[in-house]
Amino acid sequence: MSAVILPRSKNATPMKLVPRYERLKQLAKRFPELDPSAIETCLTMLRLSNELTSAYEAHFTRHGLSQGRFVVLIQLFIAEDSGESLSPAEIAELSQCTRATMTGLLDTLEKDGLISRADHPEDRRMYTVHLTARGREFIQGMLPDHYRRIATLMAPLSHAERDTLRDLLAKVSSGIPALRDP
Amino acid sequence: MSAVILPRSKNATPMKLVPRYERLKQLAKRFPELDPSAIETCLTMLRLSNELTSAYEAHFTRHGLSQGRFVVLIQLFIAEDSGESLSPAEIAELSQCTRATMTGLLDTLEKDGLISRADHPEDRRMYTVHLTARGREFIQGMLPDHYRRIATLMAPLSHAERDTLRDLLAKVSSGIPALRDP
DNA sequence: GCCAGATGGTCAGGCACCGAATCATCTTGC
DNA sequence: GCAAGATGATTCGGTGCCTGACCATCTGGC
Repeated sequence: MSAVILPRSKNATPMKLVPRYERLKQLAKRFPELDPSAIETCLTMLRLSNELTSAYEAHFTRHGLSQGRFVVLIQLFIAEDSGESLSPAEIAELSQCTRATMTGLLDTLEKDGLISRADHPEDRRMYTVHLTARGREFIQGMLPDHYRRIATLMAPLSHAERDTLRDLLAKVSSGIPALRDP
Repeated sequence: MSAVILPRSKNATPMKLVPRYERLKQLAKRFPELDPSAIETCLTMLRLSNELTSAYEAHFTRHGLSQGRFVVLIQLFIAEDSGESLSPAEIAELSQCTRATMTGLLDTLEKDGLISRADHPEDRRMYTVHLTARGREFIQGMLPDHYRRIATLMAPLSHAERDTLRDLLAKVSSGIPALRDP
């Protein structure tokens, strides 16, 4: 279970929101459960979340990919680098999507000639997935631009700030069960 | 243009990713553009982004809503609170979705009896949207749970940490054009 | 006044994902 | 060695959102 991969999320159903602090305080009078600083921070995150996801998608579109397709390619690229081969279920696990979704991704990647499916030597229920020569060239060709853009995206933050950010995000992450739970 | 609203994002196409630091350093030898700390931070954000979006959606599903439908209701709730009324295009603008999407959201909300459409007094191209009594009760009924959950989500962070987090997110936001641009 | 362009709502078509059901194959316990 | 259950891939139907094209209505300059 390695990975250098990407995201998941069903429908980025989202919408942006512009918190209005005085509005929140006004509403807080009627709803004592409302914590203005929590809402403001949460909304800021959701907004960035959507901006980032949509910019990411635009970036991949420029290369003729979607985020999902990119993740599959990079997973294969990394795995083959270590001489491993992957099954659809393994890629789905690494990419955090369902096997049903993976079937669809692989179908279009195969149609585009970027990957191929080969019989699994031991288990006839599965097969293994491989980059074609064209697929390998393709991903190698786009990685420099990809990495350069991410470096630029994060350039406004110092290394110390990046560390702090990851810490804070981890704390938010620890609170997420509160949203789903009961 | 007020707001206390929500997200947007076309396809939450995403997938989670588990950065493997040594893997990154290995790849960095082949791709000098790769900045491991930038990638790690970016992947952490994307992962949280997806977790958060999907937990948010699960939360709304429990109340029989989607994020989009919730945003419409809360916008109407806030607007009517100030005695204003909104047109579909205004709600779309506030919610950061297209007018076409708003048509669909309003259709289902109207079918569920939560909102109603009324002729616009001056412009026959448009109409105004209003919460029904049922719609108002409904949103009031769910807001305490909603606000309580967000407060719990953010509970792991102190107020100072929340301020820091918002600052850092704003810096990331400023780098986003690098993803889309050329 | 009147027509060109702006603006508002809708429709059709598409995309990316999911869950549940299905079918094939493997594995276990006996 | 053989059923019962586990596991893998696929298909089908559904959701939520998008873009682009459409028609209706309003507005401004002449």
